[in-house]
Amino acid sequence: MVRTRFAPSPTGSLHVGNARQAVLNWLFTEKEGGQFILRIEDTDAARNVPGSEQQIVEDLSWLGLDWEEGPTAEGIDRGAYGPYRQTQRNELYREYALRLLASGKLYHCYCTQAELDASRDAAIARGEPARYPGTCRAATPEQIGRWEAEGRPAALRFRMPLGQTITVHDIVYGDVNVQSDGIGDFIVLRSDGQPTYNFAVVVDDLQMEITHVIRGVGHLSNTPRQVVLYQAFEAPEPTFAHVPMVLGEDRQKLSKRHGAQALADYRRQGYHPEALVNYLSLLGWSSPTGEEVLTQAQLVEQISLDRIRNADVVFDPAKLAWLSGKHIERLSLDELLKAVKPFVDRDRFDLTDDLMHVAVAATRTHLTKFSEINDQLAAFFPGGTPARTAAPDVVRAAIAALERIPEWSESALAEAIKAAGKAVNAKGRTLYEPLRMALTGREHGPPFTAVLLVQGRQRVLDGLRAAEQGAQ
RNA sequence: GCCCCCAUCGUCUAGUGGCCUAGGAUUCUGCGUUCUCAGCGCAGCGACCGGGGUUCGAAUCCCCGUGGGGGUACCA
Repeated sequence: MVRTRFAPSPTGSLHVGNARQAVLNWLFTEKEGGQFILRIEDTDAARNVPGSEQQIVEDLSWLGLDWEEGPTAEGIDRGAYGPYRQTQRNELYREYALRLLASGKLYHCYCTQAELDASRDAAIARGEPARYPGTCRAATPEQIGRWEAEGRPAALRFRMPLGQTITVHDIVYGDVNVQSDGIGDFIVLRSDGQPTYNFAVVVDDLQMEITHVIRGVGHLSNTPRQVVLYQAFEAPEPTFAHVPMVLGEDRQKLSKRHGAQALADYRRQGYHPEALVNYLSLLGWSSPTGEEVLTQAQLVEQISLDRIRNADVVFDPAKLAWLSGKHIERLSLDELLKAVKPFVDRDRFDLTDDLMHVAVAATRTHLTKFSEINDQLAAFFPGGTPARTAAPDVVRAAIAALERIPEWSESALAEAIKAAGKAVNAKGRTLYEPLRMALTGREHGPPFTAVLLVQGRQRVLDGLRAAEQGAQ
């Protein structure tokens, strides 16, 4: 059984880089028929932002990613491997650490921060790797006794095997080899009893029986430490797949100045969530068929970890917008209306459902995100230049034709306008432009009959008459 | 400092020694279709980081540079 996890820190809304990892994890798990787990890595109290967990849950739900185990929307854990917040798992870390201590894989370290800093600086000055010199590893019982007597707090350090080549087998990056001597003994449990990240993840992934670890490359450099911990526990390593970093347009790490990076921003702007999933999956991965517009179901079917590239990628908002438009286009009219509804500015556009239907149908290929509906609706109504026309004869003919129109329907309107044009020898541009101008004050807009339909008889005739008079 | 990773059009990518005078997508430009806009169709601009090897042959393999990134914490 494939078991994967997404383990964000609760520092606010998911950003697109994180979200991509969630997407890849979910897609892969779904394909394998496995179980996806949500775990909150909240051990850094200083960075935790209140309400983040709720936010993350909402973000994932919006994307349509669900999880078998982990905190739910109600904040309650679901699953048999909990708790799913690291701060609630301290007992477990302690227990696992004790196991390693007992087998001699760990030792107490009494070094102070100042001593650590000094030896580190000295090592760099000598051109050597900046690793722990092993002071306490080699300490005699007498020294240890002295430190204990001084009341120095002790951390637990991992006894790194010497002279070994540690290999991380990674699906995306291949085998990465590192010399154990370059790493040195690292802390596993701090002197205050808190676990360090590298220890906590291993314990968590082990205890939760995670089979595939899919996460950002940022973690690749630390993975050798984790590999060695798995070996110390005499447990099989999970399969690793590190995914390249997502950068801003300037090739710098995504940050505030890159505009929207929070997933919540895209939701608020009304991007199609499936487009986000689609775009995020395309960042570093490509379908074997070469297709790019893919539904969630198609992605699940086609995803494969070994087609993920290992070079960093730049997030391109333009392509996301294009994809969002593509996904919006494939929505049925009813679905689109429903999706667009919350974004409509009711104060400006108080349309009946029927008229909204007409308006949305006429502008669906214009939408790249749902919030743009208001710009589209605006083109149906007066605005811009004041009503007055340069072609009074056309306007007059239109008035005459529309006054006599049997019913205010699309086909009748189309016919009436054409007939009016014929009467004054106008068609195409010379016919529609003056009329559109008179009614909306714009050169461009939706199909003209849709404008007439949406504005309604009264408003159209009033508008045309005003334009005719303005011209005189 | 030391260790690790990366490098094809602006961007996302195809490409695993000959199929590559490097293909697709996006952006941009032009043309066509349409009352206009959007869309759609067609066309165009646009790339193998540099230098050495290996080979009959290299975007593809090796080495060295260069540039970028990550790690090196009692951060995650």
